[in-house]
Amino acid sequence: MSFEGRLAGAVRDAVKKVYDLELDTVHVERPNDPEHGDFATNVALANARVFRRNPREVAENLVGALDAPYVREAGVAGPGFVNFRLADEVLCAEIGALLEAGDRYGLKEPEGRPFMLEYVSANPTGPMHVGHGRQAAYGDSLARILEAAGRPVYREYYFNDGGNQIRILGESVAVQYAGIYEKGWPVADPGALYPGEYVREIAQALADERGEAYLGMPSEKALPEIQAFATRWCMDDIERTLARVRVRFDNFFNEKDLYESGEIEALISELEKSGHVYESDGALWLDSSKLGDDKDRVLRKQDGSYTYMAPDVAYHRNKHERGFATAVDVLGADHAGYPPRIRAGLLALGLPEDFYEVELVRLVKLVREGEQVKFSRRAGNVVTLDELLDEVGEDVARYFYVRSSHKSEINFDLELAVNQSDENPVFYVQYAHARISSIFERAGTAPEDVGNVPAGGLAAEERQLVLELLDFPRVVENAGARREAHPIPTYLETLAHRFHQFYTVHRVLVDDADLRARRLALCAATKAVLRTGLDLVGVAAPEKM
RNA sequence: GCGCCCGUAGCUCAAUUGGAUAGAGCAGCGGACUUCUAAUCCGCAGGUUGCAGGUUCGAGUCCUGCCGGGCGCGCCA
Repeated sequence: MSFEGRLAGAVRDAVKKVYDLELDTVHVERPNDPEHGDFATNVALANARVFRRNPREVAENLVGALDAPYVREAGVAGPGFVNFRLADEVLCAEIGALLEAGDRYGLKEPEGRPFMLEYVSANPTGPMHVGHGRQAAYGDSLARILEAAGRPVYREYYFNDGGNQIRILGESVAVQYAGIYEKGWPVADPGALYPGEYVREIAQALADERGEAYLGMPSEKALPEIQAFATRWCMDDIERTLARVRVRFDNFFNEKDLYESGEIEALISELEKSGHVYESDGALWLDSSKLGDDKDRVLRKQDGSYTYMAPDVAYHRNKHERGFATAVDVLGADHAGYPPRIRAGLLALGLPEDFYEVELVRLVKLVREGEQVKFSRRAGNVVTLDELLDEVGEDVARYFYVRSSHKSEINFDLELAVNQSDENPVFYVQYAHARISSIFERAGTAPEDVGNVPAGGLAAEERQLVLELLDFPRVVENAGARREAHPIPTYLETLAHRFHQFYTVHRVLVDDADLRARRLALCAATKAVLRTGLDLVGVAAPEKM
């Protein structure tokens, strides 16, 4: 159990003893200023109204009644904080426990019903761009963090391979394909075609594989096959890029399957039975305005085809039927209008309100030499994720993406990113790891071979390092509870800083056997936590740099 | 116009969800390598946390109103 937890319990006991009161929450935290001790609590202040006494007096009494042998010193400070300092021997023992857990330190065993995390789900109509990269990095890191925090996660990617945009992709490829043979291909709206270079690549791949086969065919027959080919090509391309950035999925779900399995028809008839749909102007509507949405939404258009809402609701219902406790979607902020209508659909079906949740990821603003670049697939000036990876590398990209809160917009200056990649904070963290590897290499032992931690006094830098290490489980747990990834990089940078400070002042490989063993233990512990933390954000922990 | 989100050092971002003197990294200036990796460390400078009120022992954090920015408000996806 964490020291925060243990101290909170001890304080609660003291309150009970002195004032005969049961407090439900006792907040214990690490003060910013190390002078204030290793841990502190504000109970006397926070509950001033309950105690009806001077907070300092309350704090004094609690210190007097405190029963916590691992605390070396407790005192009252400021307006009524209680500060605790732990015994060095206790901290050494704690490092021993950390080493025993090794790479599993701070991680809980997943238990309970899994919940589904859906992320990226970029349409298979072209390569992933830098915005998708952010969703991929956040989604994958979040999945890792949630699992580390003890919540089993099933990761899914939803391929929208059934909509209108696939037809446009097919036509775009068909035109280029015909062009290879210096032929034309009739299309209704040439302005709607996708302009990207990749369309040519797909066309070429199609020509290489099938030759002129589709030129002699009527387009009603050829187009579906070309669409299928192009969609498959894009999916493969996306999956390849995802693998490159170490973003993993348990399943890729195809929208098409919902049509083929009859789930959409089933959904519609069930909604009709629910009494939440009505016909108007020849279309079928959901009365979503009664279910939390701004207005009613069309499910089936006048022409008899479905809006995207129908398969999307069917898909989320499908998730529920597969037995997931919760479905969390990671979406781009430009899809902010989407959750209310999905939720409305699910409510109409009688699903529990808390089944469906959403995390919106802000967009990536692309900046070039100080000026914002407007990019869109239509304009054909998209910067692909692959291009970014080619320039800055996978580690830098992943780290940069999750370093700031997914809720705030980030500016991505490509030139600057390349220029600054040498000074990127990810190297700062990785360097600490590599330095430790180097020490063990010099010492001729491995981190796993570090045995008992000889108890002894700790220097200021060592104390700070130990306290930071022991904070890791709390950071993971909080990040998971809040569904945030960025606290991990923040933590890693602080930890790396503590280590670099320690390293600068103290030599590890000294003659004194106990001191050497204790410092090697600190290094092994730091190495384990750095590696675990880096893995949570999908970044490598190099042995050498 | 309505709804949701965001305004923190010159720049990019944190801040243990209400705690003590708001912190890092870049950029700037000045120091530290005969010793385990200087991709490091130490110091200096940089702020009315968009503005104005309010809540309380205490506010970057919560409430109200402004100002500025983003996104959403299709029988598009």
